[in-house]
Amino acid sequence: MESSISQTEENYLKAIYKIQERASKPASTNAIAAAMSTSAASVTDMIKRLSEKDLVNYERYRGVTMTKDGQRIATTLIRKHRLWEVFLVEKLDFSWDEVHDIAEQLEHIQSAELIERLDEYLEFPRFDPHGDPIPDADGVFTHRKQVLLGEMSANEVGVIVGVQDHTSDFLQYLDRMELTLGTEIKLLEKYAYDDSVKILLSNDKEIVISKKVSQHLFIQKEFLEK
Amino acid sequence: MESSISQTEENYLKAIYKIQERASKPASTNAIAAAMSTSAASVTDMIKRLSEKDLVNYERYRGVTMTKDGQRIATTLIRKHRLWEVFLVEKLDFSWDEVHDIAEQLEHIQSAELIERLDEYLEFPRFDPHGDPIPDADGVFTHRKQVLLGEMSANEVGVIVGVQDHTSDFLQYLDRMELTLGTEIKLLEKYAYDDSVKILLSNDKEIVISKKVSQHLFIQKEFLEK
DNA sequence: ACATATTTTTAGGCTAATCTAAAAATTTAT
DNA sequence: ATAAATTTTTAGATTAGCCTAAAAATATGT
Ligand SMILES: [Mn+2]
Ligand SMILES: [Mn+2]
Ligand SMILES: [Mn+2]
Ligand SMILES: [Mn+2]
Repeated sequence: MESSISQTEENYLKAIYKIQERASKPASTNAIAAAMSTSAASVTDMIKRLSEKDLVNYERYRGVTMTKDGQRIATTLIRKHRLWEVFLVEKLDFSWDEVHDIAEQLEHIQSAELIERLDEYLEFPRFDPHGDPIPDADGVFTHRKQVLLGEMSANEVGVIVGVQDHTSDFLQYLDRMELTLGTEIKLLEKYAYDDSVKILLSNDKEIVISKKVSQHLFIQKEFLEK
Repeated sequence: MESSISQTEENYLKAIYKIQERASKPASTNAIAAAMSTSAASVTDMIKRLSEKDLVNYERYRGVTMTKDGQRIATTLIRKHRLWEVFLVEKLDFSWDEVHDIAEQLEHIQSAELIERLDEYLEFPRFDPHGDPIPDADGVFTHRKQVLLGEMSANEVGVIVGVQDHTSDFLQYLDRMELTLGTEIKLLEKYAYDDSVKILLSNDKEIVISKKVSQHLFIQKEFLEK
């Protein structure tokens, strides 16, 4: 049995999973094609193959949803991707903007034992270098209460815990601004004119960031107990 | 340029390299087919493609030799394979009989930066867990003076530094006999009847091993200076 | 409601990598 | 030196994954 699954199929499943993650309706052919940078025709082709293997549910013109088996493969892939990213950053000293492409390859290495040992070696990290949760071996994600910086009000404080945009440009911008994960911030003022915001950093510097940036930073609010 | 090379092509190049390594004549179609567990027809096909890309020199019915470019790819692959094996054993605690198949996949990860950082992280190992030399970034192997245990004479002493056979069966046998790399041995007696040999281990145990085993163990002889 | 725009599927083709069977070349043995 | 055995190549198919162009289905706008 086991009808072995190709790297390409794995990548499609991950893409479909991520599309479904936020839109709660079936993933459209076009959405998948965009995510995979391929043609709609190729997607239709692949969907049929995945459907044949019972990894997705497919109805012509109605889009696809994932089966339990398909979801399992997708979350395992995400788990592997994010654990490898932690390895690259923590052990090999790569910076957070350099690891995605390498992890994109490493996630396809086939060995359950390998990934469990890697997890242990990394001391069971719950989040990757971008603040994204690492699912456990059963595919369960740690849920964390977080808001976009853009959604906070004046005088609220919190810690940067994640990014919404994974491009090198954005991550390098954050490095230069010292807005890395773990940084404590206080929102000082919101400017209605262009929705930019002024924030206070723990080193007492005050900086203004654009609306665009504020909508790509996840903050965990800090409360009194702390 | 760069005409990107597939994993399959990489595996062929490595196989051809290893065949050429010991036979100093061109690698035959059949030898390659055996190494790759594929048909001779498929090999002819692939050879033509590799020849087209100037990675091998090919003449119909005359076998193949490797070009500089092909050799470079092969030694880089061997370098990556062996470094990953060191990682798996040293960092993730795999045993030496479990790492080959995983390294067989990891060797295809594309990132020069990754492999140089891995090398550094592992503190520039010169040999892999099986005692095989790890070529440097320029494809140069460390040469070590070694002989097969079967070729030693009575009363000679030495250290086990490598294995000729990489099967799990053999490696597990060595573990059970405490004949792991680094073990000091003294050859006590050779039995002409079946070419088995009696050796003395550093823990003062004396064991007899078969001709087959003695022909698969590399020993670095120890001399007076030590 | 019906014309237009958009999305999705189908049709037909391409390449890489594989296979089996048959033909051709080379090597070995008498 | 010729026949027999072996090796290698060619021929013809297959499958996964991709493409473009055309057709079909669905969604949108007035
Ligand atoms: Mn991938
Ligand atoms: Mn990440
Ligand atoms: Mn390989
Ligand atoms: Mn090895």
